[in-house]
Amino acid sequence: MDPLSDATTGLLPHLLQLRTLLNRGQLYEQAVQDAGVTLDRPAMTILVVLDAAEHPLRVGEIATRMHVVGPHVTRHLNSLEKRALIKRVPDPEDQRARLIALTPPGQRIVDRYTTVVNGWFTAALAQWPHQDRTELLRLLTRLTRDLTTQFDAIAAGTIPAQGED
Amino acid sequence: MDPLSDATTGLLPHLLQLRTLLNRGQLYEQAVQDAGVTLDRPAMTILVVLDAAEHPLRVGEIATRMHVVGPHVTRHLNSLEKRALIKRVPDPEDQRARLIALTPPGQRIVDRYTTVVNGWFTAALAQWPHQDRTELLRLLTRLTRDLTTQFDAIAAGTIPAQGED
DNA sequence: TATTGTTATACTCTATAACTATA
DNA sequence: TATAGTTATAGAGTATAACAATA
Repeated sequence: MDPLSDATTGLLPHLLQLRTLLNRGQLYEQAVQDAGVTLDRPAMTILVVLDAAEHPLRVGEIATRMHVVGPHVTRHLNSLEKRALIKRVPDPEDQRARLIALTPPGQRIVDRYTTVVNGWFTAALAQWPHQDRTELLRLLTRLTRDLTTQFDAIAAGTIPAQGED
Repeated sequence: MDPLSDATTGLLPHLLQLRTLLNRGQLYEQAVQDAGVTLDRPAMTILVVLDAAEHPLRVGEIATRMHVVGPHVTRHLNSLEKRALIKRVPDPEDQRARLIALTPPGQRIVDRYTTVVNGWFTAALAQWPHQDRTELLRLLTRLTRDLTTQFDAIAAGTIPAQGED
């Protein structure tokens, strides 16, 4: 096995485990309970995306960042809006579009949730050397970016099937 | 913000993005198409887990490693067995248990799938310095392990709610 | 009596198709 | 005619509850 594929070959099982780990409903339930909020997971993910962006986003942009499809976002925005956790404001640059903004109550809920989850992460990584934590964030940031680029290209059909012809 | 939580605070959005990225059905469909196989995602995940273990596993152990619940595994084992991709052999140490083993056709299907996906990873990481790839695998391995430990403890109620009382 | 696994059922999450309104 | 978003519907994925068999 050549050195280039050597390190990446071991990646798949770990990424799959990470995926299923983060997908555990039980874990999310614990998080929202600790945070003292009531909200389903996709809705909370929308709030986290808005919070991370630090400015209002279009519906389509939220969908893109979540790697899901438009209608899925719309559905959850409806219930989020009913609870006044987000608001839809017209995009001044395009009357078809809406900008989705966190309301103060929405911001509070995200803050409480991320505080709990970040606390878990901090605890899990408490024994790590400082440099490893920094390195992890750097590499994970780049991994996410590069995989997104790669997968977008694959999904768009830009990249022909690997090893086929 | 203290330096300990500094690096971990940025983790959540990236891990969420990684989760949704790996959850994209479209991506999986492309992978199985490139690999020339027909199998749904949870079933393939079972095969990957068996392949990574390199020896037969009990049903419960597969469920644990997938972070899912027993009946979910059973359901997919039934169809996998019908297609002769796995076989159930009695566990000599416990007559209640069954050991799940890959059959040669099952092994071939996993191999074709992992080859395709690993090819994607290799392509996505092609521009990385060798050392970064090695570091990523090391840190990701430890992250997965430590998060699993932490989350298992949380789910079991061993760890009281953070910041609550 | 506790544990391993299975069957049957219900719920959560996400996608596809059809439609409206603005560019 | 193409794009942003919404509504309605269908499907994939996972969990809970009830049960059977062995420890």
